[in-house]
Amino acid sequence: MADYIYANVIVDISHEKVDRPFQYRIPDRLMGRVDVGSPVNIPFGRGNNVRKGYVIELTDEPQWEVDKIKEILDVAEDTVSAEDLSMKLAAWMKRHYGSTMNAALRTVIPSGKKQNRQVHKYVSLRLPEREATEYYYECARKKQTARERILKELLDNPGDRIPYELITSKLNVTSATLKSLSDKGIIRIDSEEYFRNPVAAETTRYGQKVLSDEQQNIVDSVVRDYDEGKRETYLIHGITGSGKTEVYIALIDAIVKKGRQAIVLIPEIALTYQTLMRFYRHFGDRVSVVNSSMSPGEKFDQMERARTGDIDIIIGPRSALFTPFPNTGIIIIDEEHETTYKSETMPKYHARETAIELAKLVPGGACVVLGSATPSLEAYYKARSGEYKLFELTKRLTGGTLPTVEIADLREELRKGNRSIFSLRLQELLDDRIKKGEQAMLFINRRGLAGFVSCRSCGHVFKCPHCDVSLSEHRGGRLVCHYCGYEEPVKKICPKCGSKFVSSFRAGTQQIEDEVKKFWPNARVLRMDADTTRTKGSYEKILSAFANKEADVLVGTQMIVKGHDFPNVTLVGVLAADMSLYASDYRASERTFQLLTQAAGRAGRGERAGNVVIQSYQPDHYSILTAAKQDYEAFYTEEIAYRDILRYPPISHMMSVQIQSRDEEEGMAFSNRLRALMEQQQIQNAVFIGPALATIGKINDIYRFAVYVKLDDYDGLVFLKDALEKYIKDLQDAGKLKTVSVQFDFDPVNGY
DNA sequence: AGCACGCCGACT
DNA sequence: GTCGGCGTGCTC
Repeated sequence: MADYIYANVIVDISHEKVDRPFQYRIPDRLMGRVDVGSPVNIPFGRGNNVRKGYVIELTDEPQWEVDKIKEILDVAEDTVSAEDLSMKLAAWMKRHYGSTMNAALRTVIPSGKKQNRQVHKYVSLRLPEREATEYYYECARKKQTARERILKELLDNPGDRIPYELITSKLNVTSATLKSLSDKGIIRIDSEEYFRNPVAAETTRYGQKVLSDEQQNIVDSVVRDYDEGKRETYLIHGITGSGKTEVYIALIDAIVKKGRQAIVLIPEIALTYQTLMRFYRHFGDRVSVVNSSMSPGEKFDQMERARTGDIDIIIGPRSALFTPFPNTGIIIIDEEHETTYKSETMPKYHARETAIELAKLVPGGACVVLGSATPSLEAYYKARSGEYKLFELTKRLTGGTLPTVEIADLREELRKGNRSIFSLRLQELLDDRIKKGEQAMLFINRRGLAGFVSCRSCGHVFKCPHCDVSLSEHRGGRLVCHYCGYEEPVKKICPKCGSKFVSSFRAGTQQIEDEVKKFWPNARVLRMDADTTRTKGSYEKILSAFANKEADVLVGTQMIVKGHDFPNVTLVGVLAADMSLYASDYRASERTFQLLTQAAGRAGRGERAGNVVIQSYQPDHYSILTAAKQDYEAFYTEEIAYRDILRYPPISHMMSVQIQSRDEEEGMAFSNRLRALMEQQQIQNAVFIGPALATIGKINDIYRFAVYVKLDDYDGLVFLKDALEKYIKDLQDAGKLKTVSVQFDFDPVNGY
């Protein structure tokens, strides 16, 4: 740390008026001991009262009349408050991922106005069980599916009260239905206050499920480590249906009983009603959920409940990591491999690494538990090397037989003269299932280049004039850009060569839906993709409709394969497995393997055995072969060897410097300057790539460039980042950098 | 937020 | 003449 003269300090974050930096001088005796994120004691106000503040920036430039700048009294090292923790974490994120302290603070400190605390409502059964059961059958007979769903849920959990929002969101029931049921005296809707009285609170705690030997072993080991004062990171590699959630619950139970709190991270999309209900049933109103559809005020409310000790467990997406618990004891990251754990905005942090850092910072330390059926290369590599402790769950507890997986070679199909998007084998199986009244899922891997429109004569591809991505064809004869929403009508004639052979690449979900209807006119098809799930709640609606057997075939993109159980599905078709292999980044194989494994795992969850057909143009690719065999180990061995040869993470580290500019030439010139500056730093073994136009070279008329640096030593990359940041900051201070902006992405997981 | 400053009415 | 009410504005 360089010896700066001044420190910008925020005094108190709770009040708007003082929620801005104040500048203080760093006295000689504290030189080098004051860092970004440090808590410091400062004289403040007319009376020079001693207050605690946090350093958010170090500088040599006075931004105030020099003789009015006071001195920092000392560094408040001994204090440990929740706020200290957030500041330290923010400072770590700033340093580790490259962002401004402001941006880091904004991610770490839950913001939002405290709103008039809305009462939490709960739904419970009013009628005796026998009468309710009768009514349930009546609803089922009358095809009143919404009522049927509620009644089933209430009957399945006798004596339980279910949070109102859980019913409306995850069970997809409107408030009108609930109102009507309540008016009829069938259910009771209570507000939180009612249940605040201690009598009712008794009803929630439920007995613990008996764990299998494998599960119990994990719980015992982790709790033993904890009791011995060891705080470790664990990876649970468990196939789908092996009961990871029960392990999480048992672990949380043990840690919470020791007076500490638990954070559970889930990829939003996999947060099913069933999973949530398991947590509610076990922990009652000591658990709370945050999700992206909540308003900032609602989220803030949950953060307050955590701060005040109202709850012990929070479940939510990566931002739930910043829940201000007084003393977090365990952090669980489910589906650890999911890319949503990596932030796409500054600071581009990864929840896994940040969780581990947080666990270190928490007073007394916390343990971190990662879980996945297809662990990320990062996590498995560290588990293998002993940095994490590895546990395997190998047995399916939910019953169900593993599906039969077949690969259909699309090149071979073409040779046989089959020009349809379904291979002969898939056609045969689909036909069978539709006749038998069993359900099928058709999954199209849309990452990459599906849906674009081109001229088959000259090869011209229709692109967005603002974003440099290909336009996709939508029903209604329009070409749409998925980045900026630009639209234009479909052209019948190629603007380049005048040919009439303009057509879309027939592999979108809509085409599949049309194709299924052409083959089986009577089949009921549901489609799920970015278009059909645009409105709030439509995602849940489609899934529950399919679960209720309102359709025979579900067609969709990756979103249909994440963590949902459909016991009646006995066939899964992956239409173009290799689509994501064409994506131009080093994680393409990993992503393909994960998607295929998940997709295959959807078949045969019930009593009947299932079939999976994976269609591919590259049936020999190891991602596809190992996914078909559901052999993670084999995939890992191949993939890690590839990463090793090319020095990609997790073997090495990579930093992507992302440059954006309105002016193409200026952007390129600046990118070149940044590369030159990094090379001047003389870091041994650093490998530089680029600058080059990014994968998406232009979005909204802003040109995007990237320079990549590969280096074994992460700190070396941070050093380079710091050098660039300093250079950029100096230019900005001099007012010389107005049209170019730079971001950093360490060990990127999302393409740029 | 917290605190000083200040301008006004009530009080020994 | 002085004490204390709270309204206003500033804090590096």
